[in-house]
Amino acid sequence: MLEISRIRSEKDVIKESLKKRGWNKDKLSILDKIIESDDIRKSIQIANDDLLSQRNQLSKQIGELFKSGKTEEANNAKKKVESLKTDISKNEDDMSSVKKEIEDLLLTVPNVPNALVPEGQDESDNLVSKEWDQDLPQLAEDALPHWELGKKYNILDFELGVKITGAGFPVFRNKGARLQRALINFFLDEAYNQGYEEVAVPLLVNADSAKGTGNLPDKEGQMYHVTKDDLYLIPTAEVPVTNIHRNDLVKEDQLPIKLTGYTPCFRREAGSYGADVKGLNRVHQFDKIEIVQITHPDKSYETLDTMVAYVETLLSKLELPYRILRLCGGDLTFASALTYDFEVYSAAQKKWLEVSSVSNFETYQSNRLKLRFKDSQGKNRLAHTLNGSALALARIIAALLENHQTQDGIVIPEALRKYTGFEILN
RNA sequence: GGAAGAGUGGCAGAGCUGGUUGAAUGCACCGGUCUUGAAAACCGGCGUGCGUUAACGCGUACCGGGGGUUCGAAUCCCUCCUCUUCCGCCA
Repeated sequence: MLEISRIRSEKDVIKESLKKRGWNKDKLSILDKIIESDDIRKSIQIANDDLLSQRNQLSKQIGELFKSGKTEEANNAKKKVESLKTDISKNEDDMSSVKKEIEDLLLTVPNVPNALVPEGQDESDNLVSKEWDQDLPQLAEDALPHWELGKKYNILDFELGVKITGAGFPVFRNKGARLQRALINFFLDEAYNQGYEEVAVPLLVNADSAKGTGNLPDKEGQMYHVTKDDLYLIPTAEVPVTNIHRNDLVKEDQLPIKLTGYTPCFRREAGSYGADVKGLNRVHQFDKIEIVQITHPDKSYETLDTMVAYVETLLSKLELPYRILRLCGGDLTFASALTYDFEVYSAAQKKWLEVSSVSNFETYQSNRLKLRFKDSQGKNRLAHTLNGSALALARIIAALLENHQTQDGIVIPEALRKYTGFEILN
């Protein structure tokens, strides 16, 4: 969430930027309300700290009076404190309710879009920041979509997933399963070679972690919730990986922190049934390799560019046509200040599929996470957090199958062959 | 799952028969003296949030989390979490 100090000092700029998210005057007044409530909070604290100070002093005196045997004076002082206490407890009640109010308001305010974020309502207004400048693959007349290919080569079984679990839980088998494992290893090795520390993290997280990355309360309905133990299945590795450093105060020279992790991701995708759910296009469980960076505030945009460039290299090595979108204000996720989406062209469906999303959250997450660093002046400051998919598997597999299909089978891209152990999938 | 013990500052480790204890001491770290340089030695500094102040500073809260008792709690009580050991179960 946003820092109140920032709302105070940059209110007008923030308001102007939030208009890109479609915030009107009405909604923008939340910012004024936050400052008002925070003013109230401060005045209560000033009054209450004073009362507490009096209480502490009197208590100290009472101890001394008892020691020197002045019982009567001590008892008088006790009565005085007694009356202070009713005021104190009233203040504390007021304080916690106003704090709660501020917190609730802050949670409704999304991150401030970066200057590069285009205006716009929805995905149709996203800006293509890098177009695919070569010809798109032309497939033969009888080319098949990936779900047909999956059947043909016995590598992908949706019905079986339905039997075992339900819709949206596909089963990969034979060379399909090996292709999946190959991709995981390929992506992890690539990230490792870029200096990311590999982590293997829990797939269930507690509510504190989900709050830290902003998945609670905003996206509660999108996560599977294990109510018996009050844990959530992760929708992305971002949640456990970023939370590694929740409540951390790191030294400046430890930055940037670069982490990568492979996990399955679980998403309920509530309310998204429609044309796009066919095959692997939208599933409840898929594998993803995530890259996360924690950086100095001055470096985060530079870092964002390197992460975007890195994801490009992966797609090039997989020989997939892709384009990069800069998300508009209306399509930008809640916590992000700037996001680039990657889409690969799935030739048989003649459709662009989102396979990666790379974002800079600036201090929006770190403020909730209390993830700080000590700067060279010895001051504690919030770090910036970034993350990106590198990459999301199910759709990558869809694109690989469709784009690389030939009469003889699916040709595995050169870079992947040492991982699959086969050059052609048939 | 059952029983017992424990959770204190970056780490180690006192305090825990309630009252100058935000917290001894050691290590680590930073600054200084000394030294040709380094080490050692010595001197000084060394937690976080909030509030207040132009600033020095001051106030307040925090000794696993939450709640309670008390004039006053790291110290007593309740509850939850975690760790260790023993038993049970098990990949």
